[in-house]
Amino acid sequence: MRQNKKVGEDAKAQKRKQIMIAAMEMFAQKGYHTCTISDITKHAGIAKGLVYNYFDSKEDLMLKIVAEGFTLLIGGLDANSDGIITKEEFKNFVDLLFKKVESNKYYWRLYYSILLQPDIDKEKVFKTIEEIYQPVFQMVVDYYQSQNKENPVAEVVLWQSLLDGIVLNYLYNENYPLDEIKQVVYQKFI
Amino acid sequence: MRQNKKVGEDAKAQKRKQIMIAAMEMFAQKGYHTCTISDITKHAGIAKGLVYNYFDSKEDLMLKIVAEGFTLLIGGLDANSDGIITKEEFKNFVDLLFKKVESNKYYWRLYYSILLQPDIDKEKVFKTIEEIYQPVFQMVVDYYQSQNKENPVAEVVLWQSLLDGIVLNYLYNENYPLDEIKQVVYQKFI
Amino acid sequence: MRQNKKVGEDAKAQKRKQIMIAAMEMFAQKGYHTCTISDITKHAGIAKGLVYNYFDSKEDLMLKIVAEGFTLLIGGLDANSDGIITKEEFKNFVDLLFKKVESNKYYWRLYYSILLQPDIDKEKVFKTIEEIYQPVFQMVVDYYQSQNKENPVAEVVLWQSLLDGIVLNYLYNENYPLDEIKQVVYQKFI
Amino acid sequence: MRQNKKVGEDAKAQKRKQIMIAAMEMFAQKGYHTCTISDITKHAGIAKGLVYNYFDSKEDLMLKIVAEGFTLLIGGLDANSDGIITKEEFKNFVDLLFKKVESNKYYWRLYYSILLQPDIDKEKVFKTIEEIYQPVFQMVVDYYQSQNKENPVAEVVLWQSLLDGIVLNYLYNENYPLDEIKQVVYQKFI
DNA sequence: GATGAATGAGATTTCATTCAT
DNA sequence: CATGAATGAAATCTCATTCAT
Repeated sequence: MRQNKKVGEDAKAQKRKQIMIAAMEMFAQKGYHTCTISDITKHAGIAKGLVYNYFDSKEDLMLKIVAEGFTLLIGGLDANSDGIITKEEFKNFVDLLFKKVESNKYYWRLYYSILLQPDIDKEKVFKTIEEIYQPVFQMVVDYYQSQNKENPVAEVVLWQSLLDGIVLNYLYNENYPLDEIKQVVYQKFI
Repeated sequence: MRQNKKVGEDAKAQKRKQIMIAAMEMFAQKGYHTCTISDITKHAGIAKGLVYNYFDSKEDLMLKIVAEGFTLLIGGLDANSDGIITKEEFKNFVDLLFKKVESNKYYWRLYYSILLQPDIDKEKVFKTIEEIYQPVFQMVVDYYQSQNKENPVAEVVLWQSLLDGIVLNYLYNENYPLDEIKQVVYQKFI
Repeated sequence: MRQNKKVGEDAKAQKRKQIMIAAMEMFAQKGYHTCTISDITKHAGIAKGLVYNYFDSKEDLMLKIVAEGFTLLIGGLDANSDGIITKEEFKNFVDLLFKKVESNKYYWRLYYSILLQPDIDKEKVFKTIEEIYQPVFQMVVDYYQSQNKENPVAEVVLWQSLLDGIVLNYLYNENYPLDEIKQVVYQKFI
Repeated sequence: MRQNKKVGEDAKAQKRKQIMIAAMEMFAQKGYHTCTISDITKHAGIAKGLVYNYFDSKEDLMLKIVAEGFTLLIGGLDANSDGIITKEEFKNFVDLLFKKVESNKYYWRLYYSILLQPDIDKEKVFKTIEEIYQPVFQMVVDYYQSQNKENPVAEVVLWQSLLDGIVLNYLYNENYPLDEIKQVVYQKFI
């Protein structure tokens, strides 16, 4: 019995994930408002009503994708540190960040498009993101402090803005020369 | 008669502008898809149908706001130059850019949200934007070349990404320390 | 002064007719409901509001076209008779009828399409048509009676149905062999 | 499972038919353009949106009613023949035709009103009708030929025009003496 | 009389969500 | 759990009609 329940739960989690992936792809492709529940369920190969066995609403589905995806992608980034981050470690961190972007374009398109959508109640998702992001942010601030920068917080905000700008241009511009830009960033800022 | 016709045309242009401003504000506030024609016309104090005397469709209205706004805001930026841009002139140019963003938040929110919307046929609006933007881009490339930078185009792309990132964070984050960031940008990059 | 008034009235009648002709053509071309007041006024080369200086409404305009057109086209048909109609006169009458159809296709298309439109209050227009049609109908009944037909009314109703059917097929079927059919009608029924 | 699917499909076909019948009645009563989707769904006792689960658009719904109705009503008429049609068989054929008209007034009103509507893309429906009608037409031509008529095609065209005229007058004129007319037709033409 | 900008009721269509099976 | 037919609110857009000029 317990076995069965476990199996059932795994299957449920599996289906949930399947829906989220299909939804993420369709949201990123057509935009949140233009993409319909039908689009998603067709893409996932399931019945329309099934989404509502796993999520409260279209909005809930989308917010959970954004929050859980953020947790997944950014959650592990603060890993290593013994307290002091070296230049080498920071470069690896940035490298990893870029890799996460390059291999999850759909997610990041959705992420940014949602952040820029004025409707949509982002309170809850923001809270999750904030919680995940705070330690990462702090880690970079620490690094800048260890480099004896004058105004480490401002520097990190600037740094984050730069990354946002690069990522956005990369995500929405097919010809964006990401590798070249990465080189310039590395030699200029690291 | 000619007088009358002229007056009528002026009034029409006036009304057209009134609709565009109301639409821009509502689009920026509620997002393109969530904002209804009713929202716009109520905000403008006119009847629902009137929009369609001036624009073909909701989408047409939005694209014209984006295109004409871009022309207005970016169109005049290549002004001055006697061929060689000095550091001083470049700083003024960046200053002006920031000012245009700070005093047209609604417009820029709409602008970025549209660029990141995967639905919406952006072909035409892109063509307009490209035409306007190209000389400005070239001007900055020229400046970088005059500074003997190694890879001026990559540098400008990076520079533009940085600005995009800063502007986006400023537009959607109430507490973004724009002035502080501007200072850091000036001392680091100019 | 009287002169002016007269001229003014003539001009008015002229404009009224101009509107009716434009309307008839557009109604016949696009159908009553699909054809807009704008279509009509553009076709007539006048301002949209002007229609309402001459007619109460779109429906009024259409009904007046149908009624006055019927009067014009059918009104004169009972002309000649000295009481007794000869075979020759009857053939001329039918000939004339066909000619009126062939040279006023637009009108007859409108006429039939309106008769078959279940919405539209046809009461008034029917009264006019009835008044005009009655003597013509009677004339044909008289002719049939003079031919010692058994049931002249039924014969005329049948005859009229036949003409309706021929005209309708001719109006809406480009390849309808009207001339051939006319020959068959003449040799079979007259 | 297969059972269920079958049942579901039967139910779907049933509902589709229910919508078509309701629509036919309302179209015939109010006219295609005046009749709204709301009229139809209220009359059918279903929700407004449901029509669009079964038909692409209001126009699609109407065209399918016309085409499928024609197939149903005229499709079976070429039945019997062993090659030679007797006078008796021909009379039965005409009888049947009249019966089909008398017991499907709604359909035929819709049919004629659509044929006379200049807007509406009739291409597809015409193709269907043509395919169904052609063998019936041919059958009558054959009959006329067997009667050694001089110009059988013209005779059939005339005959068809006569029927159209009779049917139309019957459909739109409450006092049309159909039975009397039928008698005259039989004794005159058969 | 003539104009055409403005109105607003109303039509078609979409789609998130529910729920009986 | 899964299905997909059914719902109905709401959005875009049209157009007859009015009226200030």
